[in-house]
Amino acid sequence: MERRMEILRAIVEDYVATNEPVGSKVLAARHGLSISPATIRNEMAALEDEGLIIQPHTSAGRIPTDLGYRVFVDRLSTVKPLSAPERRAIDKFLEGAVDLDDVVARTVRLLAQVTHQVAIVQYPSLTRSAARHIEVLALSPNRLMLVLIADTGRVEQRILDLPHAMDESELNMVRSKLNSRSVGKKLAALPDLLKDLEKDFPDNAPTNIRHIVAVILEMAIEKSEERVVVSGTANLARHAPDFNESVHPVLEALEEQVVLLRLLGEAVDEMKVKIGHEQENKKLHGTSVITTGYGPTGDAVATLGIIGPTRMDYPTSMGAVSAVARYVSRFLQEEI
Amino acid sequence: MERRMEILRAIVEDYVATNEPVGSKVLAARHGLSISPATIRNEMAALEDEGLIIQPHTSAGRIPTDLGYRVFVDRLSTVKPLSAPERRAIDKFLEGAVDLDDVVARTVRLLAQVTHQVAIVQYPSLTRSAARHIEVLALSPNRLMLVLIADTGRVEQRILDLPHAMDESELNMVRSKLNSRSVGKKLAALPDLLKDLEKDFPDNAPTNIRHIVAVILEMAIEKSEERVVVSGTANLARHAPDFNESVHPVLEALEEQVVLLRLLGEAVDEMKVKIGHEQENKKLHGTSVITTGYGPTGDAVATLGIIGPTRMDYPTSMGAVSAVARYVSRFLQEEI
DNA sequence: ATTGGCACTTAGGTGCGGCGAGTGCCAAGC
DNA sequence: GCTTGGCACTCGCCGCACCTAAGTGCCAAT
Repeated sequence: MERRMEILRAIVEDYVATNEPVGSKVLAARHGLSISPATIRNEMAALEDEGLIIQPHTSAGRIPTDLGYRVFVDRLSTVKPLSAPERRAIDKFLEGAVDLDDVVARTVRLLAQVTHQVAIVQYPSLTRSAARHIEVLALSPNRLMLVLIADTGRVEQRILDLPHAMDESELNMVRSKLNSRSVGKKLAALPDLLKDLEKDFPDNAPTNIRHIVAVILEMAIEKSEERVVVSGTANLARHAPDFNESVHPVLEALEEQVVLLRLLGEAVDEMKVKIGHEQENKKLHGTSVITTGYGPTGDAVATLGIIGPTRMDYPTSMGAVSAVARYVSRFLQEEI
Repeated sequence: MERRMEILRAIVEDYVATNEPVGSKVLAARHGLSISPATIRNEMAALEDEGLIIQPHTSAGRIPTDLGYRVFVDRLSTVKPLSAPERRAIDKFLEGAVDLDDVVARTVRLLAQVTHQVAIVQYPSLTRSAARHIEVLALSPNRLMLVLIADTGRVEQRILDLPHAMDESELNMVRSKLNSRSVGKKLAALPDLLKDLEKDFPDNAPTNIRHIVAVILEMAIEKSEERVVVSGTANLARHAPDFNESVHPVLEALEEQVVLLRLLGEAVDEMKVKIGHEQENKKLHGTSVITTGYGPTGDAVATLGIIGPTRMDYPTSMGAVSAVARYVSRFLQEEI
């Protein structure tokens, strides 16, 4: 039984390396297995019965099925660590980043470059962040600009037309009350924290205040778009001879924010691997996704990952995803 | 001579519609040209001598060369206007946008959808904008956050560690002086406007002030990245049977910010068309680019456009690009 | 100048045979 | 009882020959 798993591992590794169905003969030769091709054939037949490998046509070798990759991945005890040059490259890539946009943009390009796959990085989620500051600016007496700054460095802004004009002193009061109630608190708690803010104000102001609070809640919760960036789509091409069937649907899927967000899922710390048909989205049945959470504080405020062909080098890719997540988390903690 | 140009036009239109080399027979039949195939053959031979069309192999019809497309485009007097449903779709697409990020994101998706090509939209350039507000926030006594808001709605922020601690009153003074000098002025003028700001302060502050000014200038000028977003890469696939040669290099090129910015060029009002080999970038020799400027004030603060195969429907695409630029300009003017 | 006719070129499809890779099964061996 | 060598069998793939369809260039006639 253990030997059979060794053979599965060998098949996966060989197939990933060569992109050709692997037969019993080369398997016996290339790997140090001290058994004959005939024995391997018997084991292969068993593996095929179990649904772990399949032969594309009668006169070809075997390739792993999605289930085969799954078993392979589950049996991995360690992911492959990055090489020293790779680690240096990561440092160098991130070190000049000036703000959150920059960090995210660099991270996604970095991840694509290191893994040679398509990289996906989600911005730190607003609802999981805390408020750092809320700024209220008068563009004109009836027009405000609201700026919400989260502790992850993320900044949201909105323009707002007021029903009544507002003078400078009112504005200052609103600003200071907003901040004293919110700063340091989770954005998810804002609805409660700001619920009865208008009570702090004299009778003539509440309409304006209600408008302002509504817009802030909109920014923080309702319309807080979960932003996602993608890079390295060119890598889809690299290993795809058959184009229109395999690459086009994936490109299509990657265009849709909704799909991407579902792909990344809820931000959790552990690394997750979804292989081929394990994914709901039919367009992605030929691909696998590796994701993990990241965040400055240690617990995940967002997710990043890669998507590539099911035939990918899982140990190396998983190592890279995990390493990049660690690096960017640390960087966010120190710098932003 | 005029007839010859008519034939060129017919060849381009037919080839764009069918994606097949067009021969003299179908040309005589399909278009209302009241001349025989033989005559058309003579004219075609002339067009080939002029380098406007070419035959892929001896027994095939003719297809336009880059130069042929160029002549075709230059002879266009009018671009094709959008259909009523298309115009309604644009309105609907843009109307819910809440901030600049949102407008840009929606615009690029809109443009990709309308043209069925790859869309590229540049964020309003900072150096062409004016300052709307500069905010200075204390994160701790030694750590500031600077926020620069441009009149195009664009927001840049930076974290800054101060050499000396700074108290609330100093902070307020810095903020008000920064704003009184900058607001409403072009960001490009900031270096002059803020040059001797430290003179307004008592002797003990200048180091801090110099740091702050330096970071603001960095945001506004030096490191003001020109941001670009891309959408619709899946459309590259749609019409490409030969994949690895034609699509991969384009995807690669689209990954590089530098390439994209060069593609869009300086923001100018007129529409520009670059066809195939007219582009410097070798990876894009199989594609054409249509760009035009846009901006809330009427003069262009940024560029948007599309990139697609040289074999594209130029009149329709040019109409769409121009229309979307007009719509988004108007939207920016009204809303943000 | 235009046109019909005709010989010429070539891409692409089809049918055929041989080759090679790999398998499953069976009988012999440790 | 597991392992192994041998062998017949199955297909996919490649190269070849052949044919057809499409389109051209050129020439002579109008």
